[in-house]
Amino acid sequence: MKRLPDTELEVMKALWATGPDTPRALLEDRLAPFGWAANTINTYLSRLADKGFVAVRREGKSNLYTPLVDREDYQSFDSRTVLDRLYGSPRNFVAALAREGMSRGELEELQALLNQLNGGQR
Amino acid sequence: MKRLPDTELEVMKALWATGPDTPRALLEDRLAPFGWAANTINTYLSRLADKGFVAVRREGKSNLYTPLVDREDYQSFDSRTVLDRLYGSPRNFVAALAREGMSRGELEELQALLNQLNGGQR
DNA sequence: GCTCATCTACTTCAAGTGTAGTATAATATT
DNA sequence: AATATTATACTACACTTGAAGTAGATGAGC
Repeated sequence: MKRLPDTELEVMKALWATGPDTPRALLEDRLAPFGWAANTINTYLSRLADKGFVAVRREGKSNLYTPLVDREDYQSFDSRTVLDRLYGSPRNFVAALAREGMSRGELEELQALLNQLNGGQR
Repeated sequence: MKRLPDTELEVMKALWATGPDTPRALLEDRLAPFGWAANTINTYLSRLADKGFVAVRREGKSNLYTPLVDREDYQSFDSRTVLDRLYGSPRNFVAALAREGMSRGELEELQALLNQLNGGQR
């Protein structure tokens, strides 16, 4: 797997949220805040297709794009990449976050997850 | 602050490890494994200087580069960026890591950190 | 002081990214 | 059917990144 550039990742996030969808619907429903031209979305979708992240199918008048990589799988891959690039360990990553400031809610969520992960394994 | 590309980050990591240093020493001591030409390191250092990540000073025959951004500060910034880009919360990031597999040691380190963070705050 | 080895500053160049324009094909409208 | 709209495929173009080459300055050795 390969890390995606920011813009392509935004398009993937939109697709993960909606499921298979057309460029126009994506633009109007999820990507409007970026203010991109319609053609811009198309370019990103083509690049994602070239990279094997989405499949294209003709659906009547327009193209329908389907994600081929799960969000979870991409996140798992990406999270390890992040550690290798700069942090070395999950601990160091979370320590960096903590320095920047984690909200009480974030801390509790994380604590709960950790308890679950530890519980399940022992 | 701005995210650095991979190669420039590798040079920063070397500089963080050694402290102020010359291109040649960096190449020989820390960056040898990359197999870069001497000039390549120089290019990356110049770019880091342009971006304000390092300061340059003439030290006799060669340049001495000093990191201007701490490793900790960069990590804090970067870790938040990572969450915003794809995960939304620390919990989701760690969950992604867990799916990919965390070693027992990583889990324990993280658990210990979490206990400490929670303990200190209540 | 002249020559040789270094080093740096500047240039180069291909691939990747951000962003869209143009031309053309397909569809809908009158 | 002629025209207007829409979508797509292809092209464009500036900027960034990965990687290094060249030319000229600077210091080291004889």
